[in-house]
Amino acid sequence: MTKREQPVREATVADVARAAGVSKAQAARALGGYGAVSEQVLSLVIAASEQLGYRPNQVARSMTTGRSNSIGVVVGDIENAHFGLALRGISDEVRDAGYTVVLVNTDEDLDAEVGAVQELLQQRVAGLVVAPCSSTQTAHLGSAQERGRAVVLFDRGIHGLELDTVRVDFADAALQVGRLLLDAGHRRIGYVSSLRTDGPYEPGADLGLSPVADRVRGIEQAFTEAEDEWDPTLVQLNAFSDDTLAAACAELLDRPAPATAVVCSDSLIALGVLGHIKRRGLRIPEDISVVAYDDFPWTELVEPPLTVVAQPVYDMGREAARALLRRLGHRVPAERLPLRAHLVERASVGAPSEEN
Amino acid sequence: MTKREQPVREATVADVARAAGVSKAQAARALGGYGAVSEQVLSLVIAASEQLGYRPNQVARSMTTGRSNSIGVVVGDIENAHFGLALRGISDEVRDAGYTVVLVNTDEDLDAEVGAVQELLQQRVAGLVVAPCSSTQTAHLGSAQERGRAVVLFDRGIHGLELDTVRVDFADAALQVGRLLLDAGHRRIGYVSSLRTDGPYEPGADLGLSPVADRVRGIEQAFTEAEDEWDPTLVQLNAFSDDTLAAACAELLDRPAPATAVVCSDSLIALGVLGHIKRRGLRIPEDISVVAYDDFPWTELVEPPLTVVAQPVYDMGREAARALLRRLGHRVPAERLPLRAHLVERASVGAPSEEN
DNA sequence: TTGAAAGCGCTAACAG
DNA sequence: CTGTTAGCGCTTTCAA
Repeated sequence: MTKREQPVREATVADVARAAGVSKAQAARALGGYGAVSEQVLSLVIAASEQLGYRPNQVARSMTTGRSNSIGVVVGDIENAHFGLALRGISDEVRDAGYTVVLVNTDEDLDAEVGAVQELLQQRVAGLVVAPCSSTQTAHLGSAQERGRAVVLFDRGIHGLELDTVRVDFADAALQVGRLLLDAGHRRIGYVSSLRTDGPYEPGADLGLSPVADRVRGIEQAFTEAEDEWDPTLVQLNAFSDDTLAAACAELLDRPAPATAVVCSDSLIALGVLGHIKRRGLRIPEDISVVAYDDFPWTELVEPPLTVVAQPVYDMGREAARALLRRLGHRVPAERLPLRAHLVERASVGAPSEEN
Repeated sequence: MTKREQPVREATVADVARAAGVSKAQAARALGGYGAVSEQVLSLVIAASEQLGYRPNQVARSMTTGRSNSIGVVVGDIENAHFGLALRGISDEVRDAGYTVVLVNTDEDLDAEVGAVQELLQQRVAGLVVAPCSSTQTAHLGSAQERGRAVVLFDRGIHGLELDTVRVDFADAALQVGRLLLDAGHRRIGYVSSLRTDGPYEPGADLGLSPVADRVRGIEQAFTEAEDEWDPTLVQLNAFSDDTLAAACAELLDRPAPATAVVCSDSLIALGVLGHIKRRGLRIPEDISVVAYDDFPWTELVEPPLTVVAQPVYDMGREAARALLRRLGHRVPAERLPLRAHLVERASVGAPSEEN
């Protein structure tokens, strides 16, 4: 029985060097693949390392280099398939470059986001991909960049901050959504989003560089084209929980002249809205039309199949990762993945009901 | 202009100590909250650290302590809402204990899993939560444990390996599923799972300590109760991709006596199966009955609403995290979260069609 | 191409 | 309660 029951000390560079009969520095160079090493030393070291089962201690490596081989990903809600899929894209893309992903969920809470970035920085992640929950409170992101960590924004951009941003331009798609609905005869079009804002929506309000801004603007533009105006009270933001979403639905439907169509800003919202509609016994599209953003498999399986705006979420994740890798000095394909949104017409849009 | 343009050196313990006029050790103790420090020194140090904006370097800390403040989570497919939700549970639970989550996706590939565990170990994660993709090839998990890292298994257990395992017992629920279908008059019940095996299913095959094993056994048991036998060719495993899933569906439906009911082992499978059924123009439940595992919101919104087996995925994640935290010496509630699966009858099960 | 030696920032003995 | 002193395992000057 040995003196100490410590869990089998791992082999270190020093151990390998000793076993190979070379200096620690040479062993480290051979193992790490940097610096100049002779054939002979190389094979000696390789042999010794295999024999000892040497595995580099990443923490020690990070300690000296000042950065780890992981990147931080900060999102508002992993439960949302949108982020799940994006995460997959990011993860797939950085793996090849040897990075691992540290994930933090913020519940779309700014303080949590600030804390997460802080923590990740203390962990010395090489870079960050963040889907910021605010488009105004962004000091923490700027400072991360200043502290020498690459930062890439996902989905939502930020005015006046020079950060790579990966997002789809929804101007076109949103305009199409607006026209589709308007052409079908709708005038009372509801819009529901989880985007947090300080107050209710007002026409021309600055929604930041968010997809929501694009989408709202597109509908507004369609109204303008039709020489009509969109009632701003039909834009329901801050629907980030079951309760707030329920409130938004009530706001839209329990009014003298209820919305005849509703646009759901993401698939989670859509799920909630559909539930509400079902519980109220409303039929789609006879009683109410629905359009949702994000084309996930289930949207085609509900009855009726949903008309949606598809976006290449997985590729967006990959592109975000590539942007980050570029910043980190890795070689990645120069050409960007085409990130386009497009309307997929199915069967959830119809004419407003007679009685309206 | 300064000599070097290095990105603002971060304040260190030494800096704080100097500013506070105390020794490095004292400053470290005050900052780290360990050891004995006088009130006076404490406030001096706190003041200095705030003044300098000191942030502990987690890497250095990990370097000395031998473990980081992050845990590794290894899953087969984050895209699967099942893991997405579990991840959320894990993440929420460990956050309070000060841990961060390093996520690795393996695509249900054993080599990838082995590599992931290796990498995570090199990163000195404090512990691991893994949903193993094989119930036999598990040397890497055992060795991780031996190397002093806590390992908790998720969903799938492993025979003969003493590892904490968090999983739901499906015996009851599966039996109920079998009875439900048998009572409705079905005899040709298909079962589709992504579980990888070396060959086709054979009665009594060892599916390991996996939920799939429970679920198949439950149906078998129901058959036994009914003094009947389940055709093993109706159990389709290895449906882990679009192609393999399509093949499984074809196998079930393109036979002289096609399955009249199909049980989907998870929500991803269900999505695929539903798509196939729809494409074939089959009606549910008139032409074919469907039962799925995992009760995600969309299952209630399809037409007809799906009869499912619900399982507390989020809580399973939390429980896995708690098990890990216990191993790591943290205080967590002693009582376990109740992890029970239950059948939710909706409208996707009916009698087999006449012609069958 | 090689080796010696100096840290990276922190924690942890060990003395006082 | 406090300070001194070693490292942790790796990378990286700097000379040879």
